[in-house]
Amino acid sequence: MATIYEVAKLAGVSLATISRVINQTAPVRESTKIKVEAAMKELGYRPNSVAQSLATNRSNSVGILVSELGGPFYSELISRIEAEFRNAGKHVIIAAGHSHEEVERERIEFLMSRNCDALILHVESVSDEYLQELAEQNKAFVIINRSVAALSDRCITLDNQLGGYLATEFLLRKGHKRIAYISGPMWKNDASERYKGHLQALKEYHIEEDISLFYEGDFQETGGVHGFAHLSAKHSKHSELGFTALVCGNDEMAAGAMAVAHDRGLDIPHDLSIVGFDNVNFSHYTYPKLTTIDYPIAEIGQMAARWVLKHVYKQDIERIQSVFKPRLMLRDSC
Amino acid sequence: MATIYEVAKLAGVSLATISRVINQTAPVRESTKIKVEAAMKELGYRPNSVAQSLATNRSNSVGILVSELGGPFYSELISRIEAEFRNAGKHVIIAAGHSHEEVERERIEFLMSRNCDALILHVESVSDEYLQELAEQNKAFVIINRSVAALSDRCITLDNQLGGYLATEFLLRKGHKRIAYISGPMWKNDASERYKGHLQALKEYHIEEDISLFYEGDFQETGGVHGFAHLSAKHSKHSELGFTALVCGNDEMAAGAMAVAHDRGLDIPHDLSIVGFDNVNFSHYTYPKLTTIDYPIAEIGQMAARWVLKHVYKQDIERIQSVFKPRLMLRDSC
DNA sequence: CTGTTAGCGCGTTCAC
DNA sequence: GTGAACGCGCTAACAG
Repeated sequence: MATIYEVAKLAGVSLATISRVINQTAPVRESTKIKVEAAMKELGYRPNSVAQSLATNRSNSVGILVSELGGPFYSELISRIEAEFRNAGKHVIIAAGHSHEEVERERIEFLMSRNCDALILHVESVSDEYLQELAEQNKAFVIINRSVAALSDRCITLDNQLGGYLATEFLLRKGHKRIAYISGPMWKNDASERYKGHLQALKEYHIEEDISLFYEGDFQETGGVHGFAHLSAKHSKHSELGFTALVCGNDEMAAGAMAVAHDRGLDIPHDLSIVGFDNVNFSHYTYPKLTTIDYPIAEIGQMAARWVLKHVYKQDIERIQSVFKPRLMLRDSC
Repeated sequence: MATIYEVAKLAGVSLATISRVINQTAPVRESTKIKVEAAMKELGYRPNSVAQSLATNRSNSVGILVSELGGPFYSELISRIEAEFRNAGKHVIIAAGHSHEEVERERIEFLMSRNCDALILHVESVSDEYLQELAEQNKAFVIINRSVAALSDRCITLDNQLGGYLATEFLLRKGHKRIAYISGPMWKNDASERYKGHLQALKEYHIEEDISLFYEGDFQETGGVHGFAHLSAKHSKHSELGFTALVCGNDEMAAGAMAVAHDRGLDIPHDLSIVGFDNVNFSHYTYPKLTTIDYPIAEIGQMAARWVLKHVYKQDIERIQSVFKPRLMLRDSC
């Protein structure tokens, strides 16, 4: 790779001038500019962004940390963030924290040591205190899908409790009395918030929480499979299910539960109504098509990107919406 | 962020010594080593990897370029590659080329300017010549899902033609005579290879190609929807379909086609058999569960990562498998 | 408008 | 074992 020196020599100017035509940081006479550009082209010169980054303490790249790189949910998030930055000329460095505290911290430090201008964080295991410390080191970052009270101005979240409420309230309104619930890992904030919404709806309809209708899954397909097996084993009397509806903490688990229900010969929605959460891309491939709570993940990602564009790159961005509202996607599984 | 100078001052040694304990590049007396480590901890010091990278011309990170960041296919690929590098202590920088030549080139240059030690490329639009030039600049990179003759030692591919053959041959063996085909964009190598396999099977069973049974889609769900609409409109006489089986270039299109077929009141597999391609994660959520060709994308990603580990980071890796064989995943849609 | 000169934070000879 | 000095490729004052 040619360096800026070689370009300077070939063009017969100093290296500062080269820098100027690259960055348009000062006026350059048209004729010398042309010479420089010719030289750059001849040598196939590209500025070394590592060196640029070291010199300017800017990298034009923002770090993104999510829990997993796979799965429909995160890939949609990442995809949208990348798109947003791409047409702002910024780049993206992606890492996965695997919902594991040490890994999350290590990843954050990696992204910081990589000189990212800002970070977009979807972290689940790291503590609120840690995030606050990070903020005090005045590192620019936004938090997605988690609200830290002291950092509320940089949190972009979904009202998960409302989502949980919406799902259950809808079923109650349809006349269901016994509603089972398969949640994600309760230590995860979104999982517990969603369940909280479920309880809120029950309470509003004067129905008591029945712990035997609750199963804590893992947000994966298998969680739905095991959850359904567990719940139905506990409740089936004379081959009848002990509940008429099932709310799942996310779509993967709903799909898993649905598959098992199919295998048991249950007719959905006749024998059992199922509601998911997230509205991931495959949720309308299921049969019957899954009724679910829409998680506007793409918009949230976009908003996070705009937060960065506004606060770090000083672009003119109107308003930053920090709390998004979920809504019910009515399909055929109810 | 503390720098190496501050650590040196606090520990009362020179900065060279700090560098030595970090990189274990030369013996350091135990006592001073302890002092240094204490100082590093006290300051919360982390080496600035940008500076390291500039000094060593190594970044310990490898660039990955895929067509899209979203969708089940690429996210699984990325996820596996990241996992493989993670436990080798390497990092990953991801970019999307959007199947667009200019973007792909720009992305490659970005990754190179980012000082990546190696590149893993899934590119569709850039020319073979361009890739060869890249190789001549002796940049380390592997190519996924595309075979460039001159670069065969660094291509890791699936035998797409075999996959296409397998799908159609299976249907022929089951007695189907009229088999429709919805392909991906034919300028994409994998799409045309798969179709080639389809033709090969037909030929083997002495059935002539019927262009009216072919539709060129876009590898997206809508391609399946439109494709099925198109094919059935052209062929339905008296509300009867002109074909008994349908092969799709990938699972997304198969799911789209299946949904339309459902809407038309067709019974799958009774009225129509469908075969997909890729075996993406949602393919067993469809109803009926989709029969498809398994694309071992995770293994391919892993192998690409190992190629890099072996050739660039000089790790002991046994054998690099360069061509993978697809196989039929028999499920319920046939 | 353009050239000179310092750094940016770190790795790496080469002496001691 | 340890320190001083130089260089990685580029930007940013400061002169001119």
